This record gives sequence, structure tokens and C-alpha cells, in this order.
Amino acid sequence: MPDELTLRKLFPNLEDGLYEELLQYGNVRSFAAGSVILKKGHPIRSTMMVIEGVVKLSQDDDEGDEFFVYHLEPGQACALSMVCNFGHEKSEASAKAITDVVVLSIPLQYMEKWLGEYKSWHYFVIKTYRSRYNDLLQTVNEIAFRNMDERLEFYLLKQVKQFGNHVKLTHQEIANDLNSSREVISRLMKKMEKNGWISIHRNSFEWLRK
Amino acid sequence: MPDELTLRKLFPNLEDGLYEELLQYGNVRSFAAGSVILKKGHPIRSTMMVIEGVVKLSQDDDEGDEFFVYHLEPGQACALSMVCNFGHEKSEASAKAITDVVVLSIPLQYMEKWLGEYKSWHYFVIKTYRSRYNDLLQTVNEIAFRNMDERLEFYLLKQVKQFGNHVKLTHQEIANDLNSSREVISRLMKKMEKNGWISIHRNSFEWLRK
DNA sequence: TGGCTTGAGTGATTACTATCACAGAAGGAC
DNA sequence: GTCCTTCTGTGATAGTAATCACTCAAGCCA
Repeated sequence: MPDELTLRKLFPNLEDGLYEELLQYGNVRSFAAGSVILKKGHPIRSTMMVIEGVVKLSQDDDEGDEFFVYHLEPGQACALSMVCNFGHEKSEASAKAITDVVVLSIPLQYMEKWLGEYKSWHYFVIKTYRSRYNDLLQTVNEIAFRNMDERLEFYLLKQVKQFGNHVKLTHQEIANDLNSSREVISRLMKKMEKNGWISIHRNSFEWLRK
Repeated sequence: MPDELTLRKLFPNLEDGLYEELLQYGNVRSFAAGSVILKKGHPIRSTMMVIEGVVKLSQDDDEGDEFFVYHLEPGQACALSMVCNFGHEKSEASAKAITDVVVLSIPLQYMEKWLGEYKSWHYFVIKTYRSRYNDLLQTVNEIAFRNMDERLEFYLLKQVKQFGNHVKLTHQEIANDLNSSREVISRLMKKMEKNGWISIHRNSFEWLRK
């Protein structure tokens, strides 16, 4: 359960009154590691501000494949769930709790109301969009121009940055995130291990290279 | 040279005073078809609102390859050039005039000033982000999950939607936009022609399918 | 008209990735 | 320990796209 001090640390530079309203009208919601927060095709009724844990955003296709787009960490908010004040669109992507997660869920009417009342809020919203937009651009870059070995390297580095040198992921999970196949990932990681970049364990790997 | 009426038509629902300020402080800039409006790596000093013509946004890699991301048409604005009020970032992408283009260029200080003064302006900015964000998500979807034949079909349809049934593009240009090669595009388009979807001319093609 | 440039068509080859088919290893359950 | 499930490693094969090497066609222009 977040208090005002936590909010101030995670989401700095908002107006005083806004912190109070966030606490008053936001709903604290917890998700266990592995659970689905937002599913493709479902309507979005609130904005998520991440308080604790890591949320994985994926782009889904019609066959149920999930393509990793980016992580949200504490202090970040979901851009997808900010679009809906202008319509009642459905989610194109899905969000999943990777670790245990606590979010502050802001009902859309407040989301919109505060846009008019708090300058810091609309800066926050715009900043959120900007960050997620840049993340997406980088993703486009990688899948448009890079081969699987480079994409895997970028991907693993993102995981290491998020979870530390020892990352718990199976080859199958990595393959899903990159829309590839387990065998391909297995081979490429074996090569990285031979080069001394990583060491491979069951269900996890360790990043060795500086 | 746009007048207030034109602006009102292209960018509806802004406040009265804002139209006047747009005309007063925005700079009208024209670009000939084919010229480069914004280049990767250059700092962004203003926001572009498209008045006339079509602007192509591309994501560039380090080797100079350009990957088509989306079109901007009259009444739209460039999300990329809206990020900079929070820093002095450089462009990750490039913008090119496809037809003769007229844009209203808004210096960043006004861009930011109006965010505080005009509610309609920050809605406009957020709406712009939202649209471009969704465009990007669709792009990710296509390159992550689709084969070249499907991506080509999507691509050609986007061109047709933008320029009408008869589109002037060489196979080489299409290949560049999709980060593919001329021969591949040539073969796939030949197949589409055999299926009666298009007819191929020198420097152009025609969309036949309903 | 003939040369020249640019764009398009097509076969052959190569590279990368996906898929199939297993074998073997690790670890939990009993 | 033994069984069983899950994860990983690896060869063989197939499919898609990129690259190479040409030929041919269209249109300019002198």
C-alpha cells in the first residue's frame, strides 16, 4: 500500500494536491507474478501507474503469439491505458506481471479531469507517451534491421538491465518474446556461451560480459 | 499560405485565440516533393503541423537504410518533433516530403507555452501521440508476425489509401521502404499481378482489387 | 534512329531461420 | 533410487528472403 512519500519518490514533480487525489481516487491493485493484467481485445477502463514490480508489455497477433515490446518498472505508467479518454478503444497489446506487481489504477474520469486541473499531470502524461514511443521506435529498429543473433543480444541485455545478471527465463520463453523458436534461441545462446558472454543454466542464464 | 479558415478546417476544435497565435507565431515552410524535412541525428527545434501534401516518416539505421513507418497528411502533426520540450534530443527518424508540402512550424517555446494556456492544445498533442503510437504498434505487428508478401500487401494498400489507385513508386523504392530487395519485391508484385490484384507499369502500379 | 540510362523480370545460389525428430540432462514426485 | 516431466542440445530438412548475374524493356536525348 503506497503512501504519499512513496508516490513522491516514484513520480516526482507532481503538484501537492495531485498526490492527495492520486491516493484518494486511485485504486491499489496487486498482481501475482505471472498473472495477466491486461489482455488484448479487452477495453481499457483505467490508467496504470506502476508502484512495485515489473510489467511486461507485449504486442499480440491473432494466433495468440506474444511479441515482447518493453518493460514497465516502478515510476512508469502505461501509455496504452492513457489513450482511452478520447474513445473507448480496446487494447491492442497485453500486459503481464513478471514479478509480483502493485499498481495504482486511475479511473479514466480522473485521468481526464486532472488533465485540465494539474499542469504537472499533463506533463506526466506527455512524458509517458514520449518514453513509450521511443521504446517502440527502438523495437522497430531492431526487428527491421537486425538478425536474430543481434536481436537476442539486445533482448538479453534488456532483461539483465531489468533483473540483474542472473535472469530466470527458459529458452522457450525467450523464443516466444522474440517470435522465434526454441531451437534457434538454444543454438544462438550456446554460441554466446562459447564466446564467454553468458553461462547457461537450467531455467536461467547468467550474463558474464561487461 | 494558410489562413485561419484553413487551419480551422484542418485542425478543428482548438480555441479561438489559439488559431490566432498559430498564425502569428508559426512559420509557414514549404518543401518540394522529394526533399528532406528532418534528418536522423539532427536536433529538433520545432513542431510540424502538416497543411498540405504528404510527409513520409522513416526509421533509419546506422548504415543509412530507411524503413517506412507512416505517412503524415494535412491535419496531422509530427509526434517526434513534440518530444523536445523536455530535453534537447535528436531525431531518431527522418521525415521526407513525398509531394510538395506546406507545414506550419511551431517553435518549441510556443509549443510548450500553449500547453499551459490552451486546453485544446494539450488535447491535440496527446491525440497526436496516441495516433502515432498506434501507427507504430501496427508496424511492429506487421514486421514481427507477417511475411514479406503480406507486408507488401499492407504497404501497397497504405500507399493506395494515401495517393489513390495509381501510385508512382519504383520497385526499388518499395524495397527500401520495406527493408527488402528489389528482386524480391519484383517477384511478389508479379505474383500479385497474376492474381489480378494490381497492374504493373514502369515507375508505377495500379491497384485493381476492391 | 541509335545509344544510353534506368527500371523490371528471372534463374541460380546462398544465408538465415523455422521445423521436425530425436537424444540426453536436470530435477521433482513417489 | 526410479519414474516422469520439463528443459536443453543437435543433426537433418525445408522454406523464405537476400544476393548474384544476367537479359530485356522503356523512355530519354542528341
